[in-house]
Amino acid sequence: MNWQKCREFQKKIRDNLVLKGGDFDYRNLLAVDISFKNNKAFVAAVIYNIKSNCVEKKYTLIKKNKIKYVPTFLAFREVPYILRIVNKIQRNYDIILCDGHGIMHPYRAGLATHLGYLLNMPSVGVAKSYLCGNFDKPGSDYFSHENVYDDTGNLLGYALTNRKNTKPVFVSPGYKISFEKSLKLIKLVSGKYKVPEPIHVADKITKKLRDNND
DNA sequence: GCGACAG
DNA sequence: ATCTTGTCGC
Repeated sequence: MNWQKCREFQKKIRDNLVLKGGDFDYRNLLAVDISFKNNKAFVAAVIYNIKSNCVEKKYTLIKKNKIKYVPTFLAFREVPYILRIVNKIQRNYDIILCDGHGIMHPYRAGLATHLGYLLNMPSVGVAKSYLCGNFDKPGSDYFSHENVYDDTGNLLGYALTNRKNTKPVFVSPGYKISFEKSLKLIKLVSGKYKVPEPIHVADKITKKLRDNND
């Protein structure tokens, strides 16, 4: 991997961000996640109905993996597999939900943003842990949240308590959606675990795939 | 030089 | 992410 070139691409994404849109008549969402083991990538995509909070369809894919994880370059490891599985799926969804940051990234080019940019469609990122930004610790109540800012005071997203007595998750717009709509959407598909229901489902699928493979 | 660093 | 036991809170 040429990380210099990758960084340049992230800067290109940053300079072409679209943080507007996200009309709220969404019907379906696509959640994607990947597990890794023995140089293999176990990929899952879930079509989730936002209105009824139901999983409509599940897709899986297993591919060889040679790409290593390097901090701030997660998208370059995961996007190739996500694109492969996305190309197998009928485009009957309005937005993509990723297990990773959106613009809450040193170059505003986290996984969700990177993917939304390439597919030219709305996306939102939800990460389980911190990457960058300044914020006050949110309260322990369900849906309690605090803004996350960069060093110059620009809003990056939110630290959201999505489950009581648990570390917050980090919500940020990916592409073609506003901050407010991003947060609203995540609350809508919150579910009962730390990560939003669609991601939780996708994660379980990838781990089952992984464990049934060896 | 030092520390931080999604999955 | 993966590896892995006990343990705390609802």
